[in-house]
Amino acid sequence: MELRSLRQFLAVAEELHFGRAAARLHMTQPPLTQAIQKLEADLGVSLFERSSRSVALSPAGAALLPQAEQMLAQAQGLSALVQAAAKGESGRLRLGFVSTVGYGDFPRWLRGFRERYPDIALSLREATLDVQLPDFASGELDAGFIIHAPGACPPGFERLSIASEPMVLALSSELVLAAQSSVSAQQVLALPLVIFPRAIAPSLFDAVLGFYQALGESPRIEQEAIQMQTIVNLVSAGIGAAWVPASVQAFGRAGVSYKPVSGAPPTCETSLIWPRDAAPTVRRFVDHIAAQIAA
Amino acid sequence: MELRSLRQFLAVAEELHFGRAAARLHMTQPPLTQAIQKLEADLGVSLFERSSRSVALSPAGAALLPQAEQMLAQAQGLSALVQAAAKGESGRLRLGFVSTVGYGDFPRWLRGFRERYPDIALSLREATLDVQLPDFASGELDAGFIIHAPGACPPGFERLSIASEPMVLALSSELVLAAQSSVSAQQVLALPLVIFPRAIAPSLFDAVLGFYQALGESPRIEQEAIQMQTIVNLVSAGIGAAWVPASVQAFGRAGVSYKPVSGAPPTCETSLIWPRDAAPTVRRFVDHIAAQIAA
DNA sequence: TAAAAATACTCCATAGGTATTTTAT
DNA sequence: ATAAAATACCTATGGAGTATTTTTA
Repeated sequence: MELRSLRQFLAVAEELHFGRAAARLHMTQPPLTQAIQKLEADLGVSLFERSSRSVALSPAGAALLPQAEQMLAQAQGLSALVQAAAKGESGRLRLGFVSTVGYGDFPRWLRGFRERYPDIALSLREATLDVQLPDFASGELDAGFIIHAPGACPPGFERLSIASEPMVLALSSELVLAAQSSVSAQQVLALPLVIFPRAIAPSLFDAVLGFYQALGESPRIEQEAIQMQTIVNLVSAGIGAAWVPASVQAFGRAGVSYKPVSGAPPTCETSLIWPRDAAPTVRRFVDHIAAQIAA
Repeated sequence: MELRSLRQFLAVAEELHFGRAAARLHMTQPPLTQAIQKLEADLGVSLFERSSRSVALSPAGAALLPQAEQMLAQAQGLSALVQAAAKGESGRLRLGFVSTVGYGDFPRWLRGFRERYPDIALSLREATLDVQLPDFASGELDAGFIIHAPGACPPGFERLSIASEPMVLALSSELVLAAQSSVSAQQVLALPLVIFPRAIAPSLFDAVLGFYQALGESPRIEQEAIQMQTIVNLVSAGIGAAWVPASVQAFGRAGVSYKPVSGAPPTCETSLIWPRDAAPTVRRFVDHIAAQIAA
């Protein structure tokens, strides 16, 4: 069974005349007759009822006609389909993201991307970098938003910086410090910390650690927690203070005050990362996000 | 675009190895490599990312894979599909029928046919013979149930007799005749008639007419009507009496009495008719009905 | 260096062309 | 008598084979 046969069948079925059908196929009548005979033999049925004066579809031919039309149309569309896929205009994109990016412009960017590339199926997964990396390795993830120490980038990945910002101190509103407009480095040293485990985001952890080391001190880690939401809740409960990206202030929380720290507070960077050999859908996404940032 | 190319693509996509794919296709590796190159050129994309050590699907290839699978499966199924159509086990069947057959075994037969041939799409149209004939001529009808004078058959049609029965007289229950168990021919002559127009069913009309002519008389036609239901309603309203097939008694009507007529009352026959060159679905239907009658 | 894909060429199967015959209106 | 499908036979394109080279893990 070849599509050529179906094209020939379709021409004859529509013209109901071997001569005209052959002309339409840019061939002559005898080989067309033979081709149809061969198709009939292949399928084990007669497709036309013919006399020397007329050609009509047989019941089998009538059954084949819509199928042939459909298959030929599908074949026709294949080229456009695969080219769209090659250009990254269709396919799928599996995104990882850390919880904090969910609050900024990210949702709006996603919506814009969906509208511009409706044939790309998006799937989202909230995950920290340490969870994303194995997923990248096993090919289950195409790109991810992460928060990390400035300039860092996992090996084998490319990176697009979304935002770079100082970290601020989140502390319980009940502390006297909360009345000040800012906090000094010395005051920070005295506060017990709620912080994400080093295993989760080593570069960011080290950036915070660096702040203390620059002052010849070590942080007093009271509690470890992973989700930003959890950390803020623990701060609210008075367990300790926490370094958080300045943008986290935007989604406040009753009982928590955010204070800039004077001197040289640690900074962090939000980036989109993707494997160096990523598929074109990923490039489309990166380009789209880059354009959004520029705008 | 030929299915051969898709088969080759599918083999490589599944094996991810040109050598093994070639073996599966019962060919050697070099022409397969060339065939894939040609397919890629046709589609204007690269379908595989290959090195001398590994073959992987490109995004375009990933997009093509499900399409190729679907088209090849469809091509696979074509043979069975058209053979079923050729044997009359799939397709469509457009049936005409006169209202009276709707009351007998006809609905049960139809249900049985539907169950046995679920791939034949049935469509039904209630129509008298004079309406059915042009539909047959224009190819809009495949077979029809009609009531006609015994033995008659339109030219170019084949016929399967369903039932042959005498006609009985339907008359208003208020007439004194209605008290008798039967009516004599002489008594019939006096009654005004409600009858279908000759144009609708000439053979049947003539059969009724023959009853009167055999007695040297003519019927007194009070009113013409087409639908059997209408005729019975008019009888009930006292407009006149009517000759109806004996089977019509089964669906009675308040105010109407059915009486056998002594002597030689007109008879009528219910038949299934179909054009002599009918499609196999029609043969299936005829055979099915014939088997039902025999049972 | 070895496994696998890519090239270079050769061949033949078959799609298609030309000439003619058959058939049915 | 004629239009159109079928048959017979021929040609040549391109799909597949064999031998070899190139590539990279």
